[in-house]
Amino acid sequence: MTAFAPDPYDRDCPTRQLLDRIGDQWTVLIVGTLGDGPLRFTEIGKRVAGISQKMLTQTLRALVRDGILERRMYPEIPPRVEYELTDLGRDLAEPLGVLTEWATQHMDRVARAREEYDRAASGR
Amino acid sequence: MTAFAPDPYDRDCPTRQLLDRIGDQWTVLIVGTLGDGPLRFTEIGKRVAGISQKMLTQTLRALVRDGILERRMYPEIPPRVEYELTDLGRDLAEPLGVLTEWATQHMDRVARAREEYDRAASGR
DNA sequence: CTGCATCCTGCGCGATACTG
DNA sequence: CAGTATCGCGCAGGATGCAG
Repeated sequence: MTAFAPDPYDRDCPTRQLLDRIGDQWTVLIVGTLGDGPLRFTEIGKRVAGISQKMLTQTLRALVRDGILERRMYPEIPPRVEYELTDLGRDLAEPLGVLTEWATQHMDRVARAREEYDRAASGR
Repeated sequence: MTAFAPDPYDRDCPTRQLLDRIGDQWTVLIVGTLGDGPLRFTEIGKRVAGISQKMLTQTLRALVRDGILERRMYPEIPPRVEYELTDLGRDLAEPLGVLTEWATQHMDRVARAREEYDRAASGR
């Protein structure tokens, strides 16, 4: 029996769409970071080190568009903008948390598997 | 308190590595497909429609290297090769299943959020 | 501070052709 | 059938500069 969704082969199936979204790693990292609560633009950028300003802007906008994040703008001088998970976003954070937990628990095994594989391959 | 792993900002942290892996959607789709049991190379290609032979080969090799899949070769004429989830792979399939389930349940809300967002944006 | 526009480069990936 | 090898393009994404 199939462990997964109907046909992930249909370009329009939800699974595909979600994968496209979490495909860029930034989505997952940002959602994870915001699990603590709302954060300002710059603050997110500092937490998710390595992300370019362009990708940050881009990813944030996409997430707001998807209803995962809410953007709250305070028309002050200087302007302040905060991003926060919506209910939907918090809901998504949960399965993502399961995944990251899996990662932290098993990635050492993956690392060992890689070493072994590479050693075997080079030895040939 | 942080909902996620230590620092996803470290390029070497397990979370990052996993994300890189599931980043290419093919990984998730292939692991999902193999949840039913072992499959032949060509069979996987047919199930995961849209994947090029190159990406199929590439992804399969990467997954074998990571110890997620096992490659079983039968030296017959014509040659037959089967891929199967390892214990580790089956273990990964579970959290992935949770994610895809989330997708099937909530992607309609995402779709609506997008429409609304686009409508508001274009109306301006 | 929080963006948006532009330019530019690398390389991911598809297409194609060839082997055992 | 199950791959490897090679070429070529498209576009994701980094760097830089400007705006409100």
